[in-house]
Amino acid sequence: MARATIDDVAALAGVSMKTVSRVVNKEPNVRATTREKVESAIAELDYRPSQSARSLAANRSYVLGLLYDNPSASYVIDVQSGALASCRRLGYDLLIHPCSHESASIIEEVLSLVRQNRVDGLILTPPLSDMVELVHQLVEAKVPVVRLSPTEDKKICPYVQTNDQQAAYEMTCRLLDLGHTRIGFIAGHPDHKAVVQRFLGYKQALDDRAIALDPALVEQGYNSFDSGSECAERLLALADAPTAIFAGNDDMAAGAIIAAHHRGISMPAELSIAGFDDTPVAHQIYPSLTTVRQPISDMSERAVELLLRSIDGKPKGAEASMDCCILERESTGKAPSV
Amino acid sequence: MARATIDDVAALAGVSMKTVSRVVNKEPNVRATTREKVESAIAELDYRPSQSARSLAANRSYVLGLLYDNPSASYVIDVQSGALASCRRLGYDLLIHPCSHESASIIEEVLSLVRQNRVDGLILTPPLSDMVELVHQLVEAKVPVVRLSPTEDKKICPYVQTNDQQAAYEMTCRLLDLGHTRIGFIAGHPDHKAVVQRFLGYKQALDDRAIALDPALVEQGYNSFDSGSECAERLLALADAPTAIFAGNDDMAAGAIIAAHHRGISMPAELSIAGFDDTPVAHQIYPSLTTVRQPISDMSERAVELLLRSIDGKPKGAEASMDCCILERESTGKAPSV
DNA sequence: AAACAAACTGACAGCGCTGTCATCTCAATT
DNA sequence: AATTGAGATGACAGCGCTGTCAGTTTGTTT
Repeated sequence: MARATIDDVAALAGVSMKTVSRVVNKEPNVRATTREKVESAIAELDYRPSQSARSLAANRSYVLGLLYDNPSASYVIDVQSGALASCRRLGYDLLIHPCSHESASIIEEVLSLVRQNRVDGLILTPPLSDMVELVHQLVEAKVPVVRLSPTEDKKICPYVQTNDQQAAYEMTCRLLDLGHTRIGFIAGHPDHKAVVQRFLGYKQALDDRAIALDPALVEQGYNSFDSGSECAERLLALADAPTAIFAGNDDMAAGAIIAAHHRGISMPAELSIAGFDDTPVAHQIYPSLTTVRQPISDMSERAVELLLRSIDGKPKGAEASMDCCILERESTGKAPSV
Repeated sequence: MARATIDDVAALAGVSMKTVSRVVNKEPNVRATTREKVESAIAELDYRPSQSARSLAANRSYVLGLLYDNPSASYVIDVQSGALASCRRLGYDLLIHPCSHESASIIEEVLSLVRQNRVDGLILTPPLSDMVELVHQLVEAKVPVVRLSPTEDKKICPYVQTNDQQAAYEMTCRLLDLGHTRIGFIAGHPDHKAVVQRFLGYKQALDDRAIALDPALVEQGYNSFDSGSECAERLLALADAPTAIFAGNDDMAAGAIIAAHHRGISMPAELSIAGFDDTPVAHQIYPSLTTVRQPISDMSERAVELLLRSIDGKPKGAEASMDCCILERESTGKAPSV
């Protein structure tokens, strides 16, 4: 027995195909009694609309694309789960599309997704969302896009951001309050705008407390565990080593903790370490990591809502800001000499 | 300027629509010169076939579904990346579908995906792949399925597995070779068949070396970091505590390491710990974790190939087995008294 | 050179929906 | 009772492809 089509339902309910379509799509202007007839016919035949047929007829795929190029599994999973939550609620599917932001053909690759009618819109996550050229080309091609990034060009497309700079500022202040004056910073990947903002927060806090930024205390990392470990190595080898290290993300902070372990430094007694992101590793290491939690899945959930609004032609320029919160764990404590 | 359709290409190339379709789908029986004409017309018009139109006409979505219910981000990401690699190569898209294996309506939910023509086939990962009822219903509904699980019913549908039992056996032997005789085991979630097999490997190794299995040394965990930490707590509180702990997965092993840290036990000098999976945390903790690496993304890559073969009506009952390898890191060493 | 098979190509009818627009219904108004 | 118009419904033409099958060309055989 073949699957029921919209015609079967229409015949059984004694209405036209179009009315069934109205009911299925929750369109207005259907009499309540008619709606019920149709609904019971749908139930009786166990009818499910064919996704491909509606896509073709309506000229939209009911699929959103999630683009990312991020080595952190937990970040990606969080983004996915938020986006999926919205998608399910709103009747959309989600196509995940990891890709390399360094690939020369990335713009072509992404446009191709849209040109084939595979997706109705795109969510860009860092660092892709920070690629000006990519965003511009997509906007120009009239592809609905939402960015998960802080932004200056507020008008160009909807976006969702967190106040990374503010959170990093607060974290730095906490370390200062604990008596640390020499606080090392392991900076994240320069292409990743949100991570760069964390450095600005650190700088600003030092500035506000009238502590000169010692360039020797700032190391350039690349978001990875290994880079964090190498940077910490250098910081700890300094004659006048820092008593606290603030890393631009948790992976690098975890690397710093390992480097300290290997030097036999006890934490937090001799050294405090703070991270950013609250990835799972943050509470799986010893000592557990003081860090900043971002509402990643809330952000992507919101991003999908903005994206659908944009697809449905609602006002552009929508935006959303969300707050981070600091999680104090075992890895931070009073400065040694205090 | 609207997007080019297959008719535009046909007109420009001076052939019929159908011939363009043949070229696009790489069907045989097209003369080389014709193919070239068509290809250059495609290039000139920058033509991309509409996914929805081909889905409707061909009655397949060119999308596969990946079902999972696994709290480990790194596992999920690995599975995704392998599956995506195959999908891209073979012209398919991948729909990710996290779901709860404890949900009462899961079968309904999954069947609905297929009934709507959203996916042409499904990849089931543990623990969903171990749900006999679910698998049976899908097979009965003639849904192409591949399981990422060890299996007894070899005939029922294609599957890809690893030799978890063998790897756990070997790991246990290594610990025995290091002089450990009291080896604790933290068992994984009983619903997760592959993890259960690891326990069998442990038992078998003890058996082969004529060491009686002490039930006090076996704790029941649930795959999570916290459960591992609690189990280790109990093992280490034993009057006659083990000198080594083998956990059914890395998260639990990481929990065990933290528990040991909190007791001030030094590893590996006083206690060896081994895990299974080689998740990122394995080399981000201190001491870094001796574990077993599974070719997860290779497995899911292979699974997609088997699935497409099954969709295309090729011989059923296909299977694939892949090997694990042991990674010796800092967390294991000689037994203390040796 | 005729006969035949194999390779190649095209005409056409849908696939199962949605958008458009015309039509119909019926309560509210005059 | 006639008029009106918003609300409710339906007829119909595609959306852009693929499958089927018939027709045409080419190469091979005797």
